[in-house]
Amino acid sequence: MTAGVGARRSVRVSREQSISSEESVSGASFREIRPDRSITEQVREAVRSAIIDGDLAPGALHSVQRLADAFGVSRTPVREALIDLARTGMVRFERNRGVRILQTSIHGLEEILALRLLLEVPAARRAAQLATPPVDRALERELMAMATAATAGDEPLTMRHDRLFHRAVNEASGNQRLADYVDSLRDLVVTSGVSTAGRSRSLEAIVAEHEAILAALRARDPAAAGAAMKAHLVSTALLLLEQEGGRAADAPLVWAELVEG
Amino acid sequence: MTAGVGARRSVRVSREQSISSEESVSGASFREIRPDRSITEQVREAVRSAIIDGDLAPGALHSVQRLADAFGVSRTPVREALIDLARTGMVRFERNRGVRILQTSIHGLEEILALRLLLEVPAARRAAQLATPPVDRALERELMAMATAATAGDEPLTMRHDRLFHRAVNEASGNQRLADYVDSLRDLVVTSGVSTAGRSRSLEAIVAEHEAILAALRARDPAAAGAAMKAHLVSTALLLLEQEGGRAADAPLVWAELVEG
DNA sequence: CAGCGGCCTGTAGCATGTTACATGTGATTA
DNA sequence: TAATCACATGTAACATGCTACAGGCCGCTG
Repeated sequence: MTAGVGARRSVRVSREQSISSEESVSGASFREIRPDRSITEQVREAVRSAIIDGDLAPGALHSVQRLADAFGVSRTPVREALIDLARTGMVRFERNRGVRILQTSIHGLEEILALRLLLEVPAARRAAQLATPPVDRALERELMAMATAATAGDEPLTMRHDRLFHRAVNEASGNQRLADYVDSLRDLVVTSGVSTAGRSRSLEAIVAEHEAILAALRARDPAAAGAAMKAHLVSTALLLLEQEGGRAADAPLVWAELVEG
Repeated sequence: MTAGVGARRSVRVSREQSISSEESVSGASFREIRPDRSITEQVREAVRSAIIDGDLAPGALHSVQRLADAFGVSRTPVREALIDLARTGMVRFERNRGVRILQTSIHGLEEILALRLLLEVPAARRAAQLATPPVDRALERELMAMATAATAGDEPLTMRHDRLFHRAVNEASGNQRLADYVDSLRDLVVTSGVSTAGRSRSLEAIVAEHEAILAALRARDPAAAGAAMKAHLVSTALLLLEQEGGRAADAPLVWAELVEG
């Protein structure tokens, strides 16, 4: 126990006892029952959520010890969780200094958006070939929840359902690994700071783009599904890059030309 | 820059193995000098190589303690290295039982090959747009080394240069993250057990396919580069699936139709 | 006043101790 | 013989101890 107990708690990750208590994540079905998730897993998800939600600011330097104290566990599971996150690029260990919360650079953002284009557009086409009524219904549910959240101006909730919608589409393609990887890519993009200007309008525009995707999937029209997904991702890319870098870099557009002829 | 800091233990694998032996290291420098890599990193690379080369058999169950003893280090860096490998899917922790070396299933293989198609074909097209003479020369070097190894019947060495060739192409696309991910996907596919029957012939066929890719890149012909890469990956997919599953699953072919129109 | 150099604190990295549990084994019993 | 169960063994998961080092602080020196 190092001194400085009174150090201000810059990490207000969650309630003190949240680790040992059950998380009641609202909404979607659990893919697997994990009654006794390991502490490491719980810490990993907590830190991941904290970064995504902006509770852990990009660029900030933390220590395993302080994070462990905040969670009420020892250093080991925290370190192991961070190793996991470091591999995906969300954090970086700096020897004898701490753990840096990483901010995806403009170039990194371009790379990520290009990867999403390359993967999700074909996945949407494939999903249109494989979709079944249950898949339709699941997508409809997510889209409705997204629309409700968007009209309410609840941006985090909208983004959460946006994520679940994309995951459902990607899983419907039959390639689970693709879905997982795309999901991990999304962790690297900070979405919490979306510009306040014209926020509700862009949120509703996003919902409209998803409606187009769903319509194409329901019609079992691969070409339309791919086109709709491509349009959506390009739109998203432009929005993010404009917001992040002032001037939009056009790298993702170049990649967009490479996908789907 | 005091070099010998304290006791720097050497990581030694039980099987004497010249993983990173310096054949043909000439010219191509390492991307980064790491004079004092951490023990965890060294163990991770050693285990990764051991799995790829088949020294750690798929399906086998090991313990962190025994691996640590074999490497002459404590359990901690071994465990941390394995956590890293577990995230990529090479191993899996089984509570109170050990660490399982995973064998990629047929379905998993299909997923991986589909991902490679979706990523590497556009990457080849993009690389054809961006390639420069130095890139040409690097690819030529790898291809020559690959051809030499193939005619000598040295399959592991051939595969090593095959990997470097693909990495060079993918990096030439300008998307480093794409290159890294494809590289990690390759770790999951056991290549060491390629069928002995007609081995040299298929090795030379592979070299020919790479020659086509290189020719298209040198000609700065994106369409041809994409087509050549696609043909090569489809060929590889058929070879691997036939070998692995007896009957070839056609899932990657379905995905192949989705890429590049 | 400015430059400098040693001390002090906090940290990651690594080693080791502790705990709960899954599984095999062999004695015990019907 | 066959089924059962207490126990020994080995393990991951977690907690804690230890060490070298990076970087700031502060007094010292010119």
